[in-house]
Amino acid sequence: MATKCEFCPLRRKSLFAPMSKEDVSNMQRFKVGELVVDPGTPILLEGSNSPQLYTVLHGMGLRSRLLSEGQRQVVNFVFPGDFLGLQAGVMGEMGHSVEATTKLTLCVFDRSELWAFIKADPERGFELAWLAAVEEHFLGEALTTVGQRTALQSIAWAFVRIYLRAHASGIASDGKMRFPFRQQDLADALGLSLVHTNKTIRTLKSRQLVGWGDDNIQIHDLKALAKIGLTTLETPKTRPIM
Amino acid sequence: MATKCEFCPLRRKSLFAPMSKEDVSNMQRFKVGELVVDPGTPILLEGSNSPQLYTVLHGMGLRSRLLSEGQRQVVNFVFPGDFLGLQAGVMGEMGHSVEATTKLTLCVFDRSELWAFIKADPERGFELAWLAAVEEHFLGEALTTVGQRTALQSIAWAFVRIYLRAHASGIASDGKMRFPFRQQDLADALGLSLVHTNKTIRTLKSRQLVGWGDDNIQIHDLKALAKIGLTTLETPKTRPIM
DNA sequence: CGAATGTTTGACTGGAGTCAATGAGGGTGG
DNA sequence: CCACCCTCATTGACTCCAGTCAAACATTCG
Repeated sequence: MATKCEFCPLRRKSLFAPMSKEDVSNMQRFKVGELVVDPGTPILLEGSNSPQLYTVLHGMGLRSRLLSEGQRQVVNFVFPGDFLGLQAGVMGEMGHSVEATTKLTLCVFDRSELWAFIKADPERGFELAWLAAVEEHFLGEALTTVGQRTALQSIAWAFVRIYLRAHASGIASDGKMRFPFRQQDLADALGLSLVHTNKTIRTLKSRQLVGWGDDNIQIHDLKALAKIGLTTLETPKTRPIM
Repeated sequence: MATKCEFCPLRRKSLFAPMSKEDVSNMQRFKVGELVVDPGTPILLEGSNSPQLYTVLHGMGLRSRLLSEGQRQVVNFVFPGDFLGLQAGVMGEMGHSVEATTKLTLCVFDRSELWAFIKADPERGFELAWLAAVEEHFLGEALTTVGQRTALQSIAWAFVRIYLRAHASGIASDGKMRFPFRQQDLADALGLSLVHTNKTIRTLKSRQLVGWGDDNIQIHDLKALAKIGLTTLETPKTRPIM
């Protein structure tokens, strides 16, 4: 039973820009169905050109790139509200792969309809650019982290960013959130080795700043983490949702 | 004497997507003037919301972010054809600063006209998203470099990417191009120290793969560099130009 | 000529990687 | 019900790539 855009539970969250009634009905026409995939399923492949685009309704995943020697770079964590396939939609080719980490529920759109969709409502073209810019903004910050922060700073930064993002999406409160990833995933996101990542997380745990286990994160002292991570507590900026 | 979009010398280069006559005249209406700035001039500031957007007609620059402890991450090198201020234009805030490295000639647009511009021609909204996606794509690759490649691989990767980009813009040939940056800039782009960057460049020079001095790069063996850098020789994908 | 900027070297240090082994659950097939 | 396996977290010992420090060069410029 597909969710109607009109009743989309995500759209109301503070993280997302409000949509007019017309936008919503336009969106609804563009939506061709809903897809549920199991954990571990690949959704989009680096270098490919998917015929479909997705918005994450529920669940979490990973965006990643592979290097010829087998190393993996996690480019971002996928949260509800994320739009998948934009690069393929506009450039014709994905720069990274996307896979499901939990069970994922996705709204499905046809890439071939994208152009008609935008023509019908030019504002959506603008918002597509907005979405891409949000991702670009994040990647610049991530690049700065991997390039300039120490391991301790990087991990503290990651906890802060992840928590604030989840909180703004309405899937975290009281410092508690679901985080169904492995230490290896965080290590690959920050360009650190698994062992060093583990020891660094341990340090933060022993200082009573965070807890992480059983797929859940518990932030005990967000402010202290932000200080260590050389970052701020500012809420993620509002973004459109497709 | 402002360049007419109709006669824009950049637009014809293979790197850029063709534009219809109508697109060009639309573009021309959007363009409010031309700006020439001296080397070292800041163009856009991280965190700010510029009232103007720019397309680089001529010259080179840097996109960078600063960390509270004084470290700098160079997010990308700015080449002719690059669009500056997109993040401010759609999200309302720049994620990085942009500064001129050489004398820069910029086409100037009013941010306040951006919306009217897109409404008049929805395809340009799509292309704005395309531009942002190109940048997102690059940043994912850069993140992978900084996170996963060794110093030698990173620097080889950078030379390959930079040369191919310049070549596709028509500002490089026979392995030779202008590159008016300091080793510190490359070090900050790759998350390496100046000293280590210097020694690593030295290694590549001694292997006769590349030359760099007097603001010029000479690629002697692109293929070998690509192999070391774990990357391919594929030409940058076509992108729109604003 | 002295000051400034950028490149190059050498010596030393240290943060993070690698290797390897042990724990700690969670399944599952006999 | 339990032995065995598999995945992931945790530790300790050791190594090494890259960072830091410091000084020498090379150019340019006022």
